[in-house]
Amino acid sequence: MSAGLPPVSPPESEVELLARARALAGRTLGAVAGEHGVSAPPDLRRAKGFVGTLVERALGATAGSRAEPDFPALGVECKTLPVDARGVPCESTFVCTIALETMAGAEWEGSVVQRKLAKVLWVPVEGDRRLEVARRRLGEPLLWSPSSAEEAELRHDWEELSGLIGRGGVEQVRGELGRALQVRPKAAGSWSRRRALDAEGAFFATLPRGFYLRATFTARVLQAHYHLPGAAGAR
DNA sequence: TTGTGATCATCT
DNA sequence: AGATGATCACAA
Repeated sequence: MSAGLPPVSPPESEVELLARARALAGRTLGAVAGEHGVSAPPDLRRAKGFVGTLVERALGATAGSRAEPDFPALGVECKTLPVDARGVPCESTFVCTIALETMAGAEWEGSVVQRKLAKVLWVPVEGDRRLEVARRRLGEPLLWSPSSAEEAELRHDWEELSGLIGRGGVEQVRGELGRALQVRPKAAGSWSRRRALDAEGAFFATLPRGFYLRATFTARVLQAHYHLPGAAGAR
């Protein structure tokens, strides 16, 4: 998605942000894109970030890729979440890249993951790959902060995973680890390399990794806040 | 080149 | 079918 029409000014309050997000609910990506002078791609294979970037633009997020919340003044992170017809997330949610060299001694409080997930604006969007991107509709947004139980869960996983990485065990970390939070590659390709520390404290090059929220975790978040059809009955 | 926006493409 | 590991575009 390039250039486009004049940018939207940042929302001045949570109320305003939520109002803007609610105004998008039910609308198609094609319609929203048109209003901002961009066009929807036929599919997302070569435009994986299209939906997220479009929604941020529509909501007035400060453009660019920076290591701060999408709405710095509000401390809110915006995440689009592809869901199926039942409202169940189709994909995991990327949280942040992992600073492999500095995980040793890091603490949950103040960590990038803790700060990014402290307040999230979830924007569901139809994620059925068979649906033309321009026809996919946006859903009702949810301004969410982790419950104490959710935060405890996230913290538990984060401490296990970051501890392993901090002790030089990044190569031992697989996607299978973690109930809510997991570590997976985050790279342009399998040839990408980032500096990390091994168990002896020596540098070595390894695949860049990122923290992701499992789809099963975000499914529970949505279930707790929306009135969704029971997964058991439908088919 | 790196971080943010994520989804794709296989494998089990 | 669901999850893991791989991958794509863009801005700064």
